[in-house]
Amino acid sequence: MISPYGLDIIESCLTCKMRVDRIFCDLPTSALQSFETIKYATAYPKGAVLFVEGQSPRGIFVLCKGRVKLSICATDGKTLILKIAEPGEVLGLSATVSGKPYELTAETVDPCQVNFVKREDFLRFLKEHSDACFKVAEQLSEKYNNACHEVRSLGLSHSAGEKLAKLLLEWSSKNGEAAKQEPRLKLALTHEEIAQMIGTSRETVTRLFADMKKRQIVQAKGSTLVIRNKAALKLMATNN
Amino acid sequence: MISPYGLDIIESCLTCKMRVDRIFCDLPTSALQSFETIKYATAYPKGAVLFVEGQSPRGIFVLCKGRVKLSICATDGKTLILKIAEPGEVLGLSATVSGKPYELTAETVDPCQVNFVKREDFLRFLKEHSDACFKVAEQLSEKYNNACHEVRSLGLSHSAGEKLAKLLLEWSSKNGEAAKQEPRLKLALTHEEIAQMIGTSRETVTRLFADMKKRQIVQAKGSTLVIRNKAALKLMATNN
DNA sequence: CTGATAACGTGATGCCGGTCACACGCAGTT
DNA sequence: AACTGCGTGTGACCGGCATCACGTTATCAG
Repeated sequence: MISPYGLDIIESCLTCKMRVDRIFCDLPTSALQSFETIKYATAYPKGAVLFVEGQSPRGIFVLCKGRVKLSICATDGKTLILKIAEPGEVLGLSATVSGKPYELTAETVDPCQVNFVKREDFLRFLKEHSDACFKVAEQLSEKYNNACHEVRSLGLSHSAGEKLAKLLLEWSSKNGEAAKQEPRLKLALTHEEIAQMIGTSRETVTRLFADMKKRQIVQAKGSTLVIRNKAALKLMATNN
Repeated sequence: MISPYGLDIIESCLTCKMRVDRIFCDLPTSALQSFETIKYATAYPKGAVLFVEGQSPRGIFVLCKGRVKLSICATDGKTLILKIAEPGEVLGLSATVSGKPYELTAETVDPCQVNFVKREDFLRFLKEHSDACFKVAEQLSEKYNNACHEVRSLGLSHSAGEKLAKLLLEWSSKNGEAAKQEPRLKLALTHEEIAQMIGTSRETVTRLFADMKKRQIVQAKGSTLVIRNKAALKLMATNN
């Protein structure tokens, strides 16, 4: 087994541990075996670009290890980060299904393992395995749902503080810290990147953090952030 | 044949003229016949609400006649109109597939004919007709694509003028007026509604129109708008 | 025709937040 | 240690646009 970029490659989807709760989960073994024959297990270093918005779709990328930044960017270079994809996600799915250009750019932020499937192979696979096709429809619904939330937050939440508060709450609910009184979360992103996630400027993010610290809502411990006043944060997220 | 709300009801999907280029187009006749048995042809007056965001999904609504406003709204009443759906579109699809709540609200703006299909019936239909399932995946991709464009316009286009220009160009490209030197388009929406489409205030829309008229970019002829300087409008749409 | 109601037009005001500018701390490098 | 790059903190400025307020047209029922 090769291990480029310090990765331990997951060889087979049949034995992959995360498959129970992910995309190609409860598919019949025959479908999974068929999938094995068309996928290319590949590894990427940090900072690699899987695809760029506007490219015509080459196929899907199933993320197995590492994180991938999904973003769109304007002609003037302004960038909006839509999400940081985690293992289990299928990238480039909608473009591959519809044949239209990729609608966003995917770039690794860690060394990643990815299973790539060529468009023609994938479409044939879908035609032959109707249960997989239904799974894909579910996945796409999920993605659409997320996009709607993004639209809501961009279009209706006016203040930047509101969006930042929402983002922090969302993050804290991922690491199983949701229930805790004072959830902690690692800030793996720079202020610049956080700004790009909520569509504001770096300076504004810095100022918002300073303000929240002053008001005892959060507290920094090195690169981890402690939410000291969850109620106040929720208020920020809904209110002004 | 009944004709409520002044509608001539389309009785069967098998003979519907628009089916060639729409969702349940080149499906085998067997699938279409099966669809016939589970759909409920219904009529709605203007202003009827098909579903509200947050409701758990009852099923899909295939729009046959009339237009439907799709919107999301904030707790404070602020509303964002995502699009005005036209005949041929399938509404509530993603929620019905995923089982999650409807992510937006659908309200008729004209008297409408709608084919409703209950969720259980529809899911069964998809399991039994894999080609329909693939169609659904394509539809969802399309919707996801649109949502991405919406995100781009909300997140990256900063000025309100830019968004209005984009909207006008988009509208003019629908009525086959795209190629013309001076495209015309009917403004079927109030300034208030236009404002809700681009996430700004009514007054700003009024002011922008006034400005564009002063600069000879557009011209109002009653309720139709003539684009006199398409180049300038495109500049507005990309630039500042 | 006429009153009511909705839509439109337009000024005044204020604030959020984008942008510019610069200083500071903190790696890693040579 | 000095240099370099990158991320962060902070002040100053100011422009776009939301908001309020009010006047002026449309639209339509009766």
